[in-house]
Parts: sequence; structure tokens; C-alpha cells
Amino acid sequence: MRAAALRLFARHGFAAVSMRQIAAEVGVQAGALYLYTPDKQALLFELMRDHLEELLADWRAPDAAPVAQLEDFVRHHIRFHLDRPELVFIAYMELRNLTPENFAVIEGLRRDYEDRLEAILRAGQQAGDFAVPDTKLATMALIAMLTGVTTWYREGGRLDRAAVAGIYWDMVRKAVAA
Amino acid sequence: MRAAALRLFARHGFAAVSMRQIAAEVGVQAGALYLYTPDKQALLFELMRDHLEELLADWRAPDAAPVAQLEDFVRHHIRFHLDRPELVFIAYMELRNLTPENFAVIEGLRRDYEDRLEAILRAGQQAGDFAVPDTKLATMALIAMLTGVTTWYREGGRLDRAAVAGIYWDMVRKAVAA
DNA sequence: GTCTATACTGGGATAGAC
DNA sequence: GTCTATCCCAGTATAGAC
Repeated sequence: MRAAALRLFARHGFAAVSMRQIAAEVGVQAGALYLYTPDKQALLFELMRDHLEELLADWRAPDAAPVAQLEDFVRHHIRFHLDRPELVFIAYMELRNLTPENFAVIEGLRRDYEDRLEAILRAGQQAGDFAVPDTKLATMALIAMLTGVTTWYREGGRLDRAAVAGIYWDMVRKAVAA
Repeated sequence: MRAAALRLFARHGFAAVSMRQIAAEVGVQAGALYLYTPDKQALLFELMRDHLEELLADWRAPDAAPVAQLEDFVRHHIRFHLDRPELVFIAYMELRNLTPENFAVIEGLRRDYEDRLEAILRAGQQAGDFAVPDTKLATMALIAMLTGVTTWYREGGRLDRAAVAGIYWDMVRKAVAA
């Protein structure tokens, strides 16, 4: 059910997908879905929450210099996001369709992730490795740039994942370099 | 009507907004809207098309060196997007809700805009001013980074527009520098 | 655990009065 | 040009049979 909801939400948007469609994709009638979820909102919220919790659980800053930490972050971010383009899409596009309480939870998780990148940038700034006039702005700019890879990358295209990650890392490294 | 639709689509999403809501915002009954638009889809399409056409009409590359062209592009892009956060949001988020024919038109306009940035990067690469391993990737990365400013910038915040544009330009300049 | 059937609400769009 | 009224269809969610 979750896989079907994920696919349909990503393709058509949460508001445009009906419980009937999800049921058809699963191969049951709509009523049967309510054995597994209290409502459609919970389906969306749990997809987003689990996605962000996995993102946070999957990566910790290595015990290394800021530049090495940043490279690790960039390469992990790209790999993780390219592995889950549909979840990434939903987690960004469907924020408006969360109830206020659910939105607050998701925003908190997103903030936790941003804080990790900002901590790296601040450490590198203080160590003199980076020249970043504003670490918060740089955090937002870099995450937007990196996450954008999911909008254009296609498997089997001109560049493979390693090449893409290498080029992004090159741009990030130069952008924040002292 | 267009202003009301813009506001509501940006806040709740195209699929979640009803013609009745738009009518209420305008101060008429739903039926009256059909004097001005054939249907809800046209309302969305025209908002997006006019937005992108204005983006294209509003900027031409100045007759200057690639670095100066790039700076002009970056500052214009940020100014234009910060002036229209709702249109920017819709033009990206609601692509899925366009009919295939309308989607093709919007995609063409978007491509035209990307091509302008890519032309600058290619010229700078050939002139030896830039070191960009892949101009298409760099184009997508830079546009994602710059457009992301609309997701966090708030008027009256810690940084004003000029400061924000300056910091973004600094990151862009360094990211593509030879 | 899944189905059929349905309650209830609301959607887009149109007709015809004024 | 706008309103009221309505058509027809689809939505979420639930009840009760099997």
C-alpha cells in the first residue's frame, strides 16, 4: 500500500490521488485500505517522516577535517537522494498538504538535517578552510543545489552517478573555498 | 481572478483549490468565473506561461565578457524570483497538473531560459574564464541553487536583497571559476 | 481480511432567469 | 455580466455481509 501510494503521490500529487486509485494499484477495494491506515493524511505523513528519519539515521559526520566532512556529506546526499527520487519529490512538494501538527514534525526533521551541514560549514569557516559569509545562507544554497540533481538525472544518461557526484563536489568545494 | 487563483494555488496547490474558493476570493459565484476562463486548467496554464514569458522578455545577456554576463544573470534571476515567489512556486510545483500539450509549452519555455545560462557557461569555458566540466550539469545546479532562495528568504529578515544577491553571486563566481 | 454498498460531501461545469 | 439552481461525477470514509 505504501509503495503504491508513494508511486501515485509522486506522479500525480497527493491531492489528485484518490484512495480508490491506491486501492486499484494494490489490487483491493478502497475500503480495505482502512485496515492499514487511519486515513489518507497518515499515509502521506508516514512516508515523509520515515524518509527523513532514514536520511538522518543513514549519515553521521565522520571524525575528520571539515573539508573531508563536507565531501562525505555531498557524496552521501547525492547517493541517498538519487536512490529515492519519488520520496524526495514528495517530501518537498507535499508539505502544504500536511496538517499543521504533522507539518511541524517534518519541519523539525528537515531542520535537523540542515543543521548538520551548517555545523560543518561553521567549523570549516572557523578553521580558515572555508570562506562563507553566511553559513545559513550557504547551507540553504548548497542543499538546494544538491537536491536538484533528482530533477534532471536519469539512469543510463550521459553521466553516471560517480561522475555526477564528482562534478557536484567540485562545484561545492570551490564555492565555499577560502 | 488571476490574482486570486495565484494566491490560492500557491497556498493550497492547484488540485486542492476549487473554483468555488476562487470565486469566493473574487467575490462572485463560481459560475461567473467561466465568463473569463474556459476552465480551471487554462487558469493554471496561463499563469505559468505568462510568468515564463515575462522571465524571458525581462532579460537579455549584456554585450560583455562571460563573467559580467554571469553576474548580470545571477542578480537578475534572484531579483526576478524574489519579486514573484508565488509564481515561482507554482511554475515548479504544478507541472504535474498540466495537460500534456500545456506541459510541452511550459517545458519549452523553461528550456529556453536554461539555454541562456548554458550559453554563458560555454562561452566562459571556451574563453578560459570558467572551469566547468559539464555545462549542462552546471546550468541545472546553478539554477536550482539560485531559485531555492525563494524557499527561505523573507522580507525584513537578517539579510536584505542586495546582501543575499551578493553572497549568491560570490558562491556562483567561485563555483565556476577556472 | 476483503468485499459490496452506501452515506455524505464536494468537485467542475452549464442552463437559464434577471 | 452575474446569479441561482442543478447536473453529473468523484471524493473520503464507514457499515455490514461473507
